[in-house]
Amino acid sequence: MTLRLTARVLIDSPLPQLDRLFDYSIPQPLIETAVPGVRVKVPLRSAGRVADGYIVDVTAGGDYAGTLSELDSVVSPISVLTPEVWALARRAADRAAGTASDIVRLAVPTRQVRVEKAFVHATTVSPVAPHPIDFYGPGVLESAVASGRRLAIDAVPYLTEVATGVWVGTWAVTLAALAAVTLASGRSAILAVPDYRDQEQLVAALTAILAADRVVRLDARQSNSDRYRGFLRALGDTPLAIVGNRSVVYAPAKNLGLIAVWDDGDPLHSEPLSPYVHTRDAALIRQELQGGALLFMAHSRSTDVERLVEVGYLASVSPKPLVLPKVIPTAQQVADDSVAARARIPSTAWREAKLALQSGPVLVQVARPGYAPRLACIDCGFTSRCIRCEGPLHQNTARAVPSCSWCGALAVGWTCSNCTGERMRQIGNGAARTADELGRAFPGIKVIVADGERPILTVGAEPALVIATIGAEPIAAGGYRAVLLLDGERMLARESLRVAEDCVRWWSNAIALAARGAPTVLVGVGGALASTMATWRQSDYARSELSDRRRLRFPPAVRVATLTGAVEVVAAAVETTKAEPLDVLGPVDVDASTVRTIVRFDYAHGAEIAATLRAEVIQAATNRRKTIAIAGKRGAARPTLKVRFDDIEPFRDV
DNA sequence: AGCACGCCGACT
DNA sequence: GTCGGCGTGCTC
Repeated sequence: MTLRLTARVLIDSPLPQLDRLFDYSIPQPLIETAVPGVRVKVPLRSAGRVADGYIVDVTAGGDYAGTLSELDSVVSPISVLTPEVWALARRAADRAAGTASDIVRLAVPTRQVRVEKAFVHATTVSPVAPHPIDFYGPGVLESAVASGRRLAIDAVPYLTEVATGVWVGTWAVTLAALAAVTLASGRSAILAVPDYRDQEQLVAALTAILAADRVVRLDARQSNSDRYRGFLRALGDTPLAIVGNRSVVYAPAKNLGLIAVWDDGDPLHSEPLSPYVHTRDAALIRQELQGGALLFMAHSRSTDVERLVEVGYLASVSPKPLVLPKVIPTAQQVADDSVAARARIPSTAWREAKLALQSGPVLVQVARPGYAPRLACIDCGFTSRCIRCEGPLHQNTARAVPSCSWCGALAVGWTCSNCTGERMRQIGNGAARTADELGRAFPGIKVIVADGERPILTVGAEPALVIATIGAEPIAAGGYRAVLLLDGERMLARESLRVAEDCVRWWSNAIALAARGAPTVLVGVGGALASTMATWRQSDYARSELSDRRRLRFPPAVRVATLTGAVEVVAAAVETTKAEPLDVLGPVDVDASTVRTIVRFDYAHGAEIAATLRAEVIQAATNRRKTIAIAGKRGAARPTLKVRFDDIEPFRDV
């Protein structure tokens, strides 16, 4: 018997030059267990050196001319890398000029032997009753999911109380009901949300509709064992609703009927690890490969989704009839009441808040946490900076010693770097200062502060002033009786390509926490943004924003790739890439030995440019010769070329 | 990344 | 005559 089977193995390594399949012969004792998807250990380059990897295919022949090494061992009999996820990882990595194993590392949690041994797949599962979906016309979303359509859905902007008595955004109920429809048809649903607050709402909505054995969480915050247990459940045959943050798009669902992404404009959907694949892009690829329905749902439309709508890839769906929150834009005006004036609240907002506080909680959204986000010298007015690192100073509470926003050092013995002043003045209002001032303006009312450091998920229905920073707004039982968006002007003053888009998203998400019919006062914002909010037409705004970006050739109207590395490595990569039509921006210096160049091109050329750049990355990683000459005698630095696609960070200052 | 292969200076 | 230095290249 000389029937030798060959295992094609993906090596678990971030090295671009190892990002291809290696063939190994399967020794007789491993014939049974060496199947596609299992983790294996393989010899690499020399005996004794073993690498981890995954079998992605088992074939009779093989195209490798040399003699094959044998698999060292099969780590676990479970096929953790499914064919669907492997295909997705390959495609996503190729599109981003990255390595597939970097994606697989996000997709497959580390093995937990104890969890694996203790794990048994459920033999019986709870039935799923489809849940009716309101607001979008009878059967509209249900049939879209059943027929595997791709949609951009405007969410319903208020809260709903689910059967368990928990208040959640209506969006969560809609998504949960769509998951139930999918599960009832015998397929799984993947639901990706940006943060844990969203995840809590969605899980609450899901568990109110589905039995607990039909819902799985899969996210980075879980302990390794919890994550691996959830992963093994997702790997089973039972149709499940799989909920998590960005990496959940890589969950091992075999029979996938739905991928839904909530609030794709939230930057938390952008993967910070190489190859930096956005949830939205991973979802798009996966749906293309594996079928099923694809939904992007949000209160405000991202320019990225708007582009997909305009090219006809996604169909736009809104609630029917339209649900319009009551939004009142007001210019920044001095209030007639002096206490309110000190609390920098316009009279309209003051009146609405006062009235609303008679019946329930009022949300006040502010831009910055802490007390004073900035300090300045009393004598010369210069911004106060850290005496150690020149970082800006801020103050967390009214009486706190100012500290550095960069290095954290307390500003003890501070003197002004411009004059010789020794005293500082507080500039601007953080959440804590706003809370102080509003507390004085509304005596007797309970004041609650919610920010990144003191997260509060929910508040009750009783009157209270809830001061929250962006994205940290608690959910109020029954919804807020009024919402004040205080720092609009300051939020818009940030320098970023997406400021306006972000502001619309921040405001929309806060407005959606109001009770039905409760007023929102948007302070200090006028023009197109104010009317967008007042008319609740975020998709119109996204359309005009996208058309501006198209005119300027900014993302997402075009794609960009950021190339970072040594001057000549970057220059060589740009030169090769010029075979495709593109504009070159830069290079600019990042530090003494590193430059950054941005290339800008149309979507149609993305695949070729990614392939070219990937070859350049491998070239740079393999050619050690050049840089050692550059680095001199020490010769430690490697000539790496870093490539990142569709990063808008460099467009911050436009 | 690692690790072996390969072509030039000081050593029993 | 070799031992070993690190530059160079490859990994089934």
